[in-house]
Amino acid sequence: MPRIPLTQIPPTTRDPLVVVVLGPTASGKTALALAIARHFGGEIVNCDSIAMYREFEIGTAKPTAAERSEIPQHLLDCVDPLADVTAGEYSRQAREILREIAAREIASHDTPSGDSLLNDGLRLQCLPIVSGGTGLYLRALLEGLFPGPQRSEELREMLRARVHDRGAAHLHRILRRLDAAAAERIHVNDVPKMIRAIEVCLAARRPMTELWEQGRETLPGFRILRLGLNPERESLYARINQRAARMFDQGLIEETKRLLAKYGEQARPLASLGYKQAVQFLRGELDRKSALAAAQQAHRNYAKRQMTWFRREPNVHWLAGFGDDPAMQAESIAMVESEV
RNA sequence: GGCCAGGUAGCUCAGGUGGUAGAGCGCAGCCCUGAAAAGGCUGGCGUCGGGGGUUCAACUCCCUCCCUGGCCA
Repeated sequence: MPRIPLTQIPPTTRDPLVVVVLGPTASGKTALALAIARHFGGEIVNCDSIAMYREFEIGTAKPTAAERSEIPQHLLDCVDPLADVTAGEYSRQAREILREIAAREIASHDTPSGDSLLNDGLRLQCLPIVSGGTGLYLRALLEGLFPGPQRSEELREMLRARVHDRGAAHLHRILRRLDAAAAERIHVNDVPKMIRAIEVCLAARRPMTELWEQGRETLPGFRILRLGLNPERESLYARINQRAARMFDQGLIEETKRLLAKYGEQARPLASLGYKQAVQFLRGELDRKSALAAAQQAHRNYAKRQMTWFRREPNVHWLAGFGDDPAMQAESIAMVESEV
């Protein structure tokens, strides 16, 4: 496909559009993103931290092979299971991809429906659709992070050892000395956030909250349409339970066994929803039934945290249903059309 | 039928020389600036199995009934 460098786009052209599909796990984000992509000739940018890992299939509910060959997918299935993804790395890569997609022209025959995204009458814009439930990554992509140092594994190891030997309060005292304002905001028991804050202070040789004052670099050059899925909670929980059960039936345990043998327990995604419980089953800590129940519980708890996070996301057009519901898809397509 | 253990929050269970109870999980609300499918904070919740008795006061002691589990017949 031909690429148009950003510099060649006439200055009169409005900023390109990016559609963001957010919502709790199992609310149908993938189905909705696919429907929009089909209708407008779009490409999907994954915003789900675990779906980025290769070989983790059943437990991540990735789009099917057929769906992947039908609609281009980005930042999906692209990271080695032993690698560590970070919000910053995600943000950089996703921004790059967004620019590439939006700068891409599509021929009208690329859209099966015959509709196309007409941008200012000059060119047909390929529509980027960001879809996923990792709130921090989405914020890192759209609003940016503060300009801070990357993580240091050795330092983290040391700090974790400190917590083990002397308790979390000790770590909090260290943080208070380095950055009192940060210590004020981070609870004594919130070890990962304390570790990050200390790491930043030490690496930058300045208090983290001082670095925050430099602000964030928001995503430039795009108009953003946020579509949020907000199905009724009881139905969502029921669907989560069903989906987790289906994952177990479809071989989540076998997949986990394979991945465990191949990569060992250190592979980070093995600690994620469903995989964690499958590992516990394989170790004999839980029987199959309890492992499934625990996985369902973990998914429900996660969904609730996601809803809290997304509720305060600005300018979201909320849809009261599931993303595979044709009514929600029609409403979304109408929303996108009105924004073009 | 007899003996034993038990019946306390939605669930699993703790507790008390008599002064109307508590933890984990769930549930709900919230936080989040490179591990985020992670991590953390806050909150309501009970006719303490039913009925009777003793007592200023019973969830706690006594009687009785019901239910559950185990053992014995």
